[in-house]
Amino acid sequence: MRIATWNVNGVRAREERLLRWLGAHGPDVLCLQELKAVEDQFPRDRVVEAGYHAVVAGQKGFNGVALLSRSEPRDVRVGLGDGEEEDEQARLVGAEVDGVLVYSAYFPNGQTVGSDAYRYKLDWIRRLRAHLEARADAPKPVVLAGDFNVAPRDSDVANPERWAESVLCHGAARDALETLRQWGFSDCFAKHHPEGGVYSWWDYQRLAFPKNDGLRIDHVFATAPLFDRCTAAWIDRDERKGKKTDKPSDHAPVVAEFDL
DNA sequence: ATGGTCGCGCAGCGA
Repeated sequence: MRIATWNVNGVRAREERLLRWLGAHGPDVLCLQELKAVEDQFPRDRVVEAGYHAVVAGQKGFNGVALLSRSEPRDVRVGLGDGEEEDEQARLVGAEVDGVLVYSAYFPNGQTVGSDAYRYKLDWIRRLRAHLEARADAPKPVVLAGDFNVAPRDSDVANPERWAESVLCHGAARDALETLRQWGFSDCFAKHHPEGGVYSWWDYQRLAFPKNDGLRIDHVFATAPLFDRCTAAWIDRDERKGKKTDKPSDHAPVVAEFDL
């Protein structure tokens, strides 16, 4: 079972690349983030034609997540749904696919350390764990995939000193992610690349991609029985390549393979 | 050169 995640940074701007990537890599599940579109603007017909079901949680202009799957998704859930105040931002969709509860998550960026947005980020991560405690009944396997907007280790950052006080690397964000992880997840990519030095996001500015000045902030987390069956994981760096006219996303897809 | 790049949507914000 191949599960992938990709922040497309605008699904309408990335429609051709999305369809091409589905055809070339044939994932069983593809989690998408930053659709920047409402559900009616999602290219559902072409995705269905490519052989996929699509659960879409859209939002006008910002955020937006989707879960694409070859098998029919069951037990669909949208949003944190934790009984606290409703999160008005479209950042989470989950469903059971082939017996695995898969989530597509777009964690808040947080803008700058100390801002309201940063507090929202930390609280959102805490609430995601609360959601899992309420809605993910163990021992059913769970995969949490998406743009986490956190680089867990310094080795996941090309220039860790420069990014140390950024919202992607700051201690409070890393601590929040670690608390979430301890609910029962392990990092599938890190399992197969413990040394780090591989990235999933590069800024459009300052020639970040040609200089490989990136961070690994997109992740596939899995619970224990599934994690043990994760046989490979990789980042499709080629998808980030291309001239301006080729319109790459600023994120590359992250893929994890499971022996099921 | 006190900027630089995207997407969305049509000014300026979020990333």
